[in-house]
Amino acid sequence: MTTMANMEDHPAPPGAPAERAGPAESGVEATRLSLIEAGLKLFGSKGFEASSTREIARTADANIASIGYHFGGKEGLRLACAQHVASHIWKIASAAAALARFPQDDNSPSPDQARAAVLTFAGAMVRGILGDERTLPMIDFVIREIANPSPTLDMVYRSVIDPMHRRVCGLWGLATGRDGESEAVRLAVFAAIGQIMYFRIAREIILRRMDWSGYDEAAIAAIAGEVVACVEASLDRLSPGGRTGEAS
Amino acid sequence: MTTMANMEDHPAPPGAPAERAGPAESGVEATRLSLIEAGLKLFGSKGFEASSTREIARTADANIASIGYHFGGKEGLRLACAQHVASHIWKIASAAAALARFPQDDNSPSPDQARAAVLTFAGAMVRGILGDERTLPMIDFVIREIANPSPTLDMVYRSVIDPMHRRVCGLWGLATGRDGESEAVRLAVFAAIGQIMYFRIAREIILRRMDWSGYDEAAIAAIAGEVVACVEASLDRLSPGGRTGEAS
DNA sequence: TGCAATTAATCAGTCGTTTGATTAATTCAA
DNA sequence: TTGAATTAATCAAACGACTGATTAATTGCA
Repeated sequence: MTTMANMEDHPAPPGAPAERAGPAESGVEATRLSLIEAGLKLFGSKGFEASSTREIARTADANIASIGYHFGGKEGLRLACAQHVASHIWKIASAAAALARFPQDDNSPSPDQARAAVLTFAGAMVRGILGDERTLPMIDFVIREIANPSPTLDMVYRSVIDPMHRRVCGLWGLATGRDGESEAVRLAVFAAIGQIMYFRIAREIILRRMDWSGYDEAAIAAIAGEVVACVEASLDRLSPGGRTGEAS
Repeated sequence: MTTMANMEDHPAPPGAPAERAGPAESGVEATRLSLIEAGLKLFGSKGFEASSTREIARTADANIASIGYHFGGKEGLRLACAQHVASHIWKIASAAAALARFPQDDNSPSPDQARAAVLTFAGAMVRGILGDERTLPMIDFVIREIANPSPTLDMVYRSVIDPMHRRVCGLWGLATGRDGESEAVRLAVFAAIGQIMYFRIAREIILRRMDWSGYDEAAIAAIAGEVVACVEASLDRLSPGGRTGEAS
């Protein structure tokens, strides 16, 4: 948890009541959560500008004015959605990290251990981004935010993207015997992530060309195999005893 | 040219005058082209819904009503932008293909020739998508359209994406000795394209993490090196006996 | 003159936001 | 335990601003 960014230092949106430290399931917060989920769904599928506050309120089964009351406005709801996604994705990533047997902060794993962890994590990422129906609205939301630089993106970057990327880079470095913060490693990690994300972004096109009706288990297995193989090749290339020559 | 989709069979947008076969620089078409370029720029940078017709007209230095007159409306301008992009990207891709010494339709190149063509093409794609300032609005426009399935996307897919993907797959198949339309090859090509596209989509994040101020020549060279190495590894993996080039 | 192109002005509709009223829940002196 | 006072939350309704689209009048070239 040492690399996790502090998520408490983001100011509450104007007009929002003080954060309740007590139970959040009290039913009073139901409207708040419902609006966030509706915003997440609509912002992710149609985009921020294309989603009207009326449709959000209708989807959340709430009154239009509740958006202004709880979040100060549409932009405040956007930020609240980002915060919701940030905390949630971090949990998912932590679970994936645990599944991949990420090294603890204290003991350094062997290169083989690190390599196995990277490969397992890559497969988990594919399934988490493409397969898990519950996280899809969040992934789509983040993808939209990535394309539109905004204060919301800053928050997601600092609280999720940057610490996760650093962590994977560290592991990547251990697996290849290189400095995890070297340019080559940072770039290789982005290239791998890009492969996975694009399968989500260009979903409609890929399904069409692959003649798939959706990302079922077989499709995800095929994609995961492709990605993992590519990661493996990238690890080999950066390792001192790799089989192919260095790139120019 | 046998694989090139016919770009003439797309219906003209309602209200648009018949396509001029003669000179398009005649000054009469200046407004039309100016509107398309303004739409391309705004749709690509802010999104379709976030771009108002008034801002488009102002950017194009034209009257608001000219959008309706020339394209039938905002949606018509969107389609016209897509057509403009389709024809333009096809030219660029053809140039890149020529640069990569794409095989002609009649003679089958050797696996080594095909391999070299794929690698050269990959590098050209990186530079065309990330480096060329003139094509950036078009790339951004296509990326936005890809995220929002629409009739416009259908046109771009059929006229550009599908034929180009098939062509690369064919070459990829020749380089690896596999069927270019096999699932493995089609998937590998999408994975490679995804790497490149993500470097554009997540530009702001990548620049931040890489500590770059922009995609200058050094950055693009680094990205191209990463992508080409990944493509090389993918080709090796799909080839029956590894990299040794035996003729089949 | 004839017609394609452009212009200013206006249309009905939707946008995000705000209002004042109303209900539900909580507080606190008596 | 009462009952009035306060607060939190929701509601229908409306606000001004802006949306895309359309009109009728005007321009300018052939």
